[in-house]
Amino acid sequence: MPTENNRTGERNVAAIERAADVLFLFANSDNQTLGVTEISSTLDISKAVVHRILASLRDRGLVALDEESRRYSLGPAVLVLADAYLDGIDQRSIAAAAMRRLCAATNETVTMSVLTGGRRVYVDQVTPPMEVKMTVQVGASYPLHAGASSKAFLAFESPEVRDQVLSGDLPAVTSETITSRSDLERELAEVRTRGWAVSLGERESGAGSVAAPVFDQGDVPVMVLSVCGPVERFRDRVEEVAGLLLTTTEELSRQFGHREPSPAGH
Amino acid sequence: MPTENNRTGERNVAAIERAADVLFLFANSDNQTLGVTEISSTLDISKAVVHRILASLRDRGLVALDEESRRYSLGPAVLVLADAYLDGIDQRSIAAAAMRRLCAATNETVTMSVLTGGRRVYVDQVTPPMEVKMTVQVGASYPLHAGASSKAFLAFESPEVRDQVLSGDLPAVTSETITSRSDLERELAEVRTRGWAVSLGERESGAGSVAAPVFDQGDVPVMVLSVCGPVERFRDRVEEVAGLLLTTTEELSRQFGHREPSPAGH
DNA sequence: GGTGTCTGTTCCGCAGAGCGGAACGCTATT
DNA sequence: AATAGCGTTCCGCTCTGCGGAACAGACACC
Repeated sequence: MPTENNRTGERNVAAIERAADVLFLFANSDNQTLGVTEISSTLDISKAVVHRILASLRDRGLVALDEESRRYSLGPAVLVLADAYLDGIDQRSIAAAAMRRLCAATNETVTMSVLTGGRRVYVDQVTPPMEVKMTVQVGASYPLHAGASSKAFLAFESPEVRDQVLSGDLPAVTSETITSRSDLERELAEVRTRGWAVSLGERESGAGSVAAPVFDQGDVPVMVLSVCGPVERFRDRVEEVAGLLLTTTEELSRQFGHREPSPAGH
Repeated sequence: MPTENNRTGERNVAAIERAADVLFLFANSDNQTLGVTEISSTLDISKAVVHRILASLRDRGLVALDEESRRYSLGPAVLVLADAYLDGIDQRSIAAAAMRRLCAATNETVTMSVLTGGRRVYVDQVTPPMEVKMTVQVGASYPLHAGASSKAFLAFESPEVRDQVLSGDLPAVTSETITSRSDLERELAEVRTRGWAVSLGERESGAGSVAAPVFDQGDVPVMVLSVCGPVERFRDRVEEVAGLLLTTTEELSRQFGHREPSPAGH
């Protein structure tokens, strides 16, 4: 019996999940191009199968083959999907106005993140008209233990997800990253009671950020908003920014059908 | 014997191509969310299979399920792929400086497009610091018969690809779109001899554009650059802009290893 | 509150798609 | 020449995953 490779317990199609894994290998790998053998050994799939997967993905434009070097890379079709995805997030359009207001009020960059595959992905941002400001990369993904947005997610995630992250590696992304499980647990408890998370350089040196979740009917966050910028502009106004942020996220949560205005009480 | 569904003649994995088709259905469909039955009937795949495909894609975050409505949409993981893809186009970084220079010289938006799945996709753009300027959406895809960039591709594509597009539908995207096969053929011949294409509102009303291909060692374009902006700013300076554009694309072609400086002579 | 008609989901047995070890051409390197 | 690496192809056996049909909810309609 082969080891289970799918996360849900559903009756899935192994070939598709393998193909997806190949695609993500391109995204996660340091190299931009990969060879058949490289993929085969990394994912522990036979070379013949990798080759057939790549042929199929190539057929649909999801990967491209450099005929010269016989090496594979992601194909332009992934852009088409991403474009359609961004069009489809109604959260984005609903929150856009609120994000702009929050940006104007704080004079700092406001970002929106969602969760996928155990990581956090930037989905949108609004930047202030300032010379020095923070800009994130939409589509970039980060682990769940470092940075304000990540901590805001983790604090309000289900205990199972939280345990899984906490029991895994907590690599230091910067010198400020919390790498001890117990320290992070204490921090997350604090985030839960006060409703927002703060990071001063935990994910990116020199970057400060305050983040809070937005809920729908359920009790897990659908997205996290953050206000972020150069760390020196944040030190003295964390509380102030957090207040403005919470006003925004609570209003949005209400719009998405959430009940209790503040997730503080037990 | 079932009808062949893959474009290349390779030994492919049907399940993966079906899964890709499902993903693209989300991108091509007008609705942002799709149901199992809808997908099943559109792609002519049994409901059970569609359901399993969606489960697998969902498992990898490529599609998301709204538990409430039981409808599916694209998932955030596609963003991760797109981000990695954009990182990986070395054409992009190589051409970035040249595009910025061209933008400064013309004071108009400069775009980069590549070809995928019989359509053209915007991959990058540089915009001038002007109040009124054109902005395209990176990731948006367009048919190959309308607009300067599309014509620039089509003119220099292989006769097979060209024939396929020309023998298909040529829908009017705007009132200026060339919809007659013979007119378009004549236009493409002209583009081939002079080396660049022009459009005044053929793809988007009010938008003017001049476009030219960049080649590598081969004889099919690897990408097309365009200079585009409000049509009234273009009417009187098409030739001037085309000259600046060609200088840029020919330089880039040389950088990518192309031989003959001008693809005009036979 | 039946009754009909949509959904999405699950079941299960049979069949053929696709897995994978091995063989095959390549191109470099020595 | 020989070796070692690559990507690609071959082919027989196996077990994945196809699909018709049954099932379970959600609505709508008298």
